[in-house]
Amino acid sequence: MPHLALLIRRLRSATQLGEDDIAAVRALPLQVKAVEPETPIALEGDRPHACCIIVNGFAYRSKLTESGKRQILSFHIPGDIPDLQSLVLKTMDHDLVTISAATLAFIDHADLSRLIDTHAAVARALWRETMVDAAMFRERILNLGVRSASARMAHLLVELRQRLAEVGLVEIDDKEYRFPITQSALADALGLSTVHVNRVLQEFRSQRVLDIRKNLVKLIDVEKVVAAGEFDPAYLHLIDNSRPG
Amino acid sequence: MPHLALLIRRLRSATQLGEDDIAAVRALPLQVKAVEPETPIALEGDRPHACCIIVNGFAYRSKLTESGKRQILSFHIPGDIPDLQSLVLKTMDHDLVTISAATLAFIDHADLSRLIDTHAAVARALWRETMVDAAMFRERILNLGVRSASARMAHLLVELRQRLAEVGLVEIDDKEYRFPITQSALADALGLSTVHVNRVLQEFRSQRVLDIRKNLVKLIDVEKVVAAGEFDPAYLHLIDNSRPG
DNA sequence: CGATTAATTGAAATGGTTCAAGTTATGTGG
DNA sequence: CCACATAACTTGAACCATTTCAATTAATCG
Repeated sequence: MPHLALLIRRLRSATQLGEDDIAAVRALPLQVKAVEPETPIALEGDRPHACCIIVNGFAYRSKLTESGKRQILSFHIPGDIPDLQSLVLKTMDHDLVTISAATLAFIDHADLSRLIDTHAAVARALWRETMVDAAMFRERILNLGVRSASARMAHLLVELRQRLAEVGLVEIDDKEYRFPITQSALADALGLSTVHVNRVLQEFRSQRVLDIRKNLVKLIDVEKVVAAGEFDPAYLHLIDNSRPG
Repeated sequence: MPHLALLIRRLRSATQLGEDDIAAVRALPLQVKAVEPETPIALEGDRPHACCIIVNGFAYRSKLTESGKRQILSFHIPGDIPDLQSLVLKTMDHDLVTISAATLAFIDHADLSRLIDTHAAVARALWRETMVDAAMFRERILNLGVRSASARMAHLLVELRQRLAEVGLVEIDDKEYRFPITQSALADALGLSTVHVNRVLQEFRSQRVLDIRKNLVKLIDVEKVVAAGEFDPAYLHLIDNSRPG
């Protein structure tokens, strides 16, 4: 599979791209790299000269507090460009790190800039990506601000399944998916302690709602998980632009 | 003062805009409207046909939970385009409401689209706005996920002062600023109960760190507030692009 | 001036944390 | 492939930051 296949698929599903746009994206010079788990792609304060597309594997964005606590801001899956912002904002305001072993494709800022300047539709599509990114952050704020520990966990796990489905990495009504997350990472993403994550998880397990075992997330009773997380995919804006403005 | 003065000031401070770009922005047809406090500008599910620039007054973005709880996602000040996303994502995934009486300038999506298509630098500047927006959401996630009630409050209040200073609405080292926020709104923004906001506020007051009274936010001891909120303005990317990429 | 909204208070309850230990996996070098 | 080291997960008990409930007081406004 070509390295940019998932990205292109996502961009096309959301915006109208002409054949020349697609061709220009495909023609981007890539530097492909295989990396270990827990490899920092870019760290807070860095000024990267390239953006990274996740071809294979997973990554997370995180921020550290002065007192050393880590907040995981988002998880990223194949097809994502998690550091697109470095093209425009120059300095990283958070860390980007792989979770699993991963294949990354780097596009030089210069090349990406040129593409954007010459292909307005691509620029628009990438702007849209940034906006969906922001929308997911907003939902995460809602999660942390008003929802209980169990609701947060359920929400996050359904969102991940939804996003994996979007790029075709799970069937849309598959109940389980592979995702290499530890309870401690989950805790840092949900703003909870590992101990509590463990207990919430046990409760879900015993109620036969969901389970996480060895990198395998099982939504045993999808309806219950969706309900527990109050999950409504509207904020992912999956089909938005298919309707006229 | 022209309606777009603050917006243009912000865009220029961050990106290189040519005279023709500025002129094109200034030439945008505006529909200016004065509105009451608590006026919904756009609600979740709406498909607006215009974007709104805050000329005067304040607004907030919020999201409701199924169980009726409100999370305030962000506050907005003059010069902001808080619903820029409606141009690209079409459907609102949250509410946008004025706090105070406000003056709003609406730009039709069609006009804005045309501007973007013809002026790449403006497109880039607006993309940048979206990215800073996302960066502020990330910081809010950090706030809600790892910081204590008092740290959250301090952080939010310093951020607001910083942003007001950025558009020249307060002097950079002014200790106080007008902002019409109730304790209950503050609670919804910070993911706390009103009762607790009240108590945290009293503690700050008695320690002579900060105070909020009648729409006037006083950072009595700015250093202490900054320290309490672990505030580092890097995420606002104020001067980022002045350095070479 | 009465009515509504915002701020304040106290007491009891709780969701989640912390600490400290133990157990189960996972991976690695010999 | 076993033995050991390390990371991940699990458990119990005490604690505490924050919530909830239910009033009361203070502002604001027509």
